[in-house]
Amino acid sequence: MEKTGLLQKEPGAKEPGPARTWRELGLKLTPQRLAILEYLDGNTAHPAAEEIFAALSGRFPGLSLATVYNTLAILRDRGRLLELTIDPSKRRYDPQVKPHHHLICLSCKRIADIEHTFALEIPGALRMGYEITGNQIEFYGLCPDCKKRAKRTGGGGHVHRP
Amino acid sequence: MEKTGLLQKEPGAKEPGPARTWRELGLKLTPQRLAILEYLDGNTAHPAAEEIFAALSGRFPGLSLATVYNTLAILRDRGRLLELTIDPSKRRYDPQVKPHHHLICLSCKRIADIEHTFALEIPGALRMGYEITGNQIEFYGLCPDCKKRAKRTGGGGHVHRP
DNA sequence: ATAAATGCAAAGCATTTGCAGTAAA
DNA sequence: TTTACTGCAAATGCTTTGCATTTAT
Repeated sequence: MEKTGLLQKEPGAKEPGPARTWRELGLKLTPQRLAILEYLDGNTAHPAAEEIFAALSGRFPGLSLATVYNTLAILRDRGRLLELTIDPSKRRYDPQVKPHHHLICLSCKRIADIEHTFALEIPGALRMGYEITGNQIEFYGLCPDCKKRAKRTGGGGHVHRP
Repeated sequence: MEKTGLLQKEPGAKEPGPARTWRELGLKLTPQRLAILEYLDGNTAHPAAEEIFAALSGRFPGLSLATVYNTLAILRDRGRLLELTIDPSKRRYDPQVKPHHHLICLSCKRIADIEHTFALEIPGALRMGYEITGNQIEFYGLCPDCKKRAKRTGGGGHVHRP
């Protein structure tokens, strides 16, 4: 089932499906790439390259991490995948490319999507002559699980994030 | 001159100034650390470790990058410095720890601060039981300089960011 | 047949760590 | 004097690159 459009045709492609689209770009749709596309499509876990690799290397013995990175870079460059920089130590990928926001649990680092549009207008005096084209909000908080755990253990670690 | 409080006492410290504060924590205020504090205080350029190192290594021949990282980690852990993950390839630091937002030029990557509070309420249906404690907004756009340049060269590169 | 993609290994960076010497306190 | 900090170099971890071989088209 189709969830984020990753397996559908690209905006400019003449025919539907990923195979034709890739072919028209002079790119080849290999089994590895198709597996990555399928793994990512509709995935809301915001996986990093390593996790994608781990999830697929069972089915593809000898799959290379370089191939995963290669495919992710192509998808990202074509705007079919968002590269999240939320995690300072590794890049995470999000197949949901429609503008949306993130809700990050300060304790377990889980990232949830918020599909909602907020009307944000920067006061002119603060806009400094910039032309604003978009925004991306990170909400911080505690997920239900960690809220429960915090109550049980009474308190917890300090985190310096909004 | 004092700008972001980095040279002032910590919330819990009994005496003013950075020296006493560090001493009370069992930490030593070395010339290197003081130089880093002074460089960062009021700095709105969101520098990375390497840039701080480059700026100070003239005055401190033999200054170590490890010392810069060490000091940044201490300040970050004590909540006196924000570690920005906006740039996927290196961490940037912001001495402004009061909640604020960022305005990023998609072309030159310059980061400006937006000191303004936006009232953001996530619709209950989308809140998924999370307890929200804060938010951080990244605005994307073009700075005045790049806007001018784009007009001159007619168009420019594509960037897949909001 | 022809390009492009693959896997592997090596290289590249940013960041961290280990440690003997140095300097705040 | 004591203990933390320093610089250096080595190590780590994520990501990228080079290249000979394989594979989609």
